[in-house]
Amino acid sequence: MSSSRGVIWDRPERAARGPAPSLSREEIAAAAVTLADTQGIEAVSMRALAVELGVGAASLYRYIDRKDELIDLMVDAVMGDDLQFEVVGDWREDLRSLARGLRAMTLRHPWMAVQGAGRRNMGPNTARCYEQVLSAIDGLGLEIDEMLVMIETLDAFIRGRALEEISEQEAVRRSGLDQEQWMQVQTPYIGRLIDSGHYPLLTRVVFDAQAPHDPDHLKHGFDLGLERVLDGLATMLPE
Amino acid sequence: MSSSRGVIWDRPERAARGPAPSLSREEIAAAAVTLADTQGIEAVSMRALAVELGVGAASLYRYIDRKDELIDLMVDAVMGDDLQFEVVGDWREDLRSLARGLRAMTLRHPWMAVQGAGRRNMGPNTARCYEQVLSAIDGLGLEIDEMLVMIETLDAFIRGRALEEISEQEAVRRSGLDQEQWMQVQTPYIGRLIDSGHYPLLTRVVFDAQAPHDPDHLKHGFDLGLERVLDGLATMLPE
DNA sequence: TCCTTACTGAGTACGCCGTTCGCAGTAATG
DNA sequence: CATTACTGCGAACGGCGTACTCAGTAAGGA
Repeated sequence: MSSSRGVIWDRPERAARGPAPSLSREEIAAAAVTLADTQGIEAVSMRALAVELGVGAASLYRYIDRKDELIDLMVDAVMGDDLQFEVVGDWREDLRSLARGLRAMTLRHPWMAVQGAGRRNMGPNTARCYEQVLSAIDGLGLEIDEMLVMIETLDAFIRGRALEEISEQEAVRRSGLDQEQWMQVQTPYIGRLIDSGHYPLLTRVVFDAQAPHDPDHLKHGFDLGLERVLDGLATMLPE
Repeated sequence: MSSSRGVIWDRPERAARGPAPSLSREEIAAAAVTLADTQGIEAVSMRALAVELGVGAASLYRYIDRKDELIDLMVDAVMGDDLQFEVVGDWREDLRSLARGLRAMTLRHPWMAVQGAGRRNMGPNTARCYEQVLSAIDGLGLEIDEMLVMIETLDAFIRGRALEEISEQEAVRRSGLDQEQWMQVQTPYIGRLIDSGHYPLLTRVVFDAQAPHDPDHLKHGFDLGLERVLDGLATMLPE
């Protein structure tokens, strides 16, 4: 089953014989990323993508074996083009920069939160980023296993946060309602929960919490949590 | 658009008039959860679920407005039936227990990592859990906003870890290959990366890291990271 | 009691989806 | 210049979410 011809990154982009392909992996990935960013990942169908590229749907299978590989291409393209962070030599500053860069990237490409998870199939750009991140915490006296724990922990926080931040706005988008209409649909139910009296702390969240009134509360929550995670990671360093 | 009749939890399960429904939300959710656990979330189609329940596919729309609501039902059912944790009064112990409970739950229901993200549509069981978790860190002298940061940070770590842990095994499952075959497909590419000499730290990960040889390395990585996150959260507490 | 009303179950159909097959056209190889 | 190995892609298959429609049924009000 699944007559795979190996990992896509190991297959040459251009065949030795025959006519030149009219598309490149880069073009395909770029078009798919644009589609996913503007219409949502579920709008990235082979047919829609083919229309966008001005080719027949079946033609795309000359470039990828299955849709999963298209996703791999998209993820790696974004990791190459849209992830910005600085490595200045201070581990904490560098990891903070990485975290903010990853969050910003994920907000620009919400589907990355899910599709970019796991090393699965580490494309060249992803590998380069990984290497760079490791270099940011190299030379601190940590074993490689400890370095992995550090990075995986930070990455889990970032991806988990991004997933939370995005899932609501995605739910709103999919429903076809705007934010306000959506809130109005939710309100009566939340009100009933509160009125039941069984949720005193949830009630405090609804009535007393300041955060929801701050338009930047997601960013602030991220930054606050990030510093706590960095505090925790700091305890791993020797002396 | 989207002629919603409100949140599903606000609609009565049984209508005032007419014949009794032959199914309950509970039955539907349970069947869908079983299907998702055994065949993967993508196998949960209205048709397949209807077959499982012995009804016609269109009949399910008497119980839910759209498939999204089925997912909401599934998530809340699992939150009610499969999440176990203890609250003994020590915040750190309680959050540790919660974290392990959430991880275990997510490993039993891998689709929960993604589908359970965001509060979106907080079902009754989810609300009860949320309340319980808040109670575990109530009375520590924290503002409600600080409590939210704590919980959201911990939850982000747990969900992010779960997503990473699961995404590889899901990729393997979807490919139809077993773990070993899958590794064999990946190996030549990873070898080429290493041989290029451009990835010295990745090379160290492949050759020097002990973790991958430990069958429990995912659990250990989780536990190690969890303690670091808890260390970080501890710095939020007064005095 | 019985008609009205409002529901339930579900067959059918529509327009999507990922993917395969087969075939005509084309460029490099020997 | 024949052979070979590719490219683009129309057509088709099976499966998807879901809207429509209609016969059957149970509770409410007369």
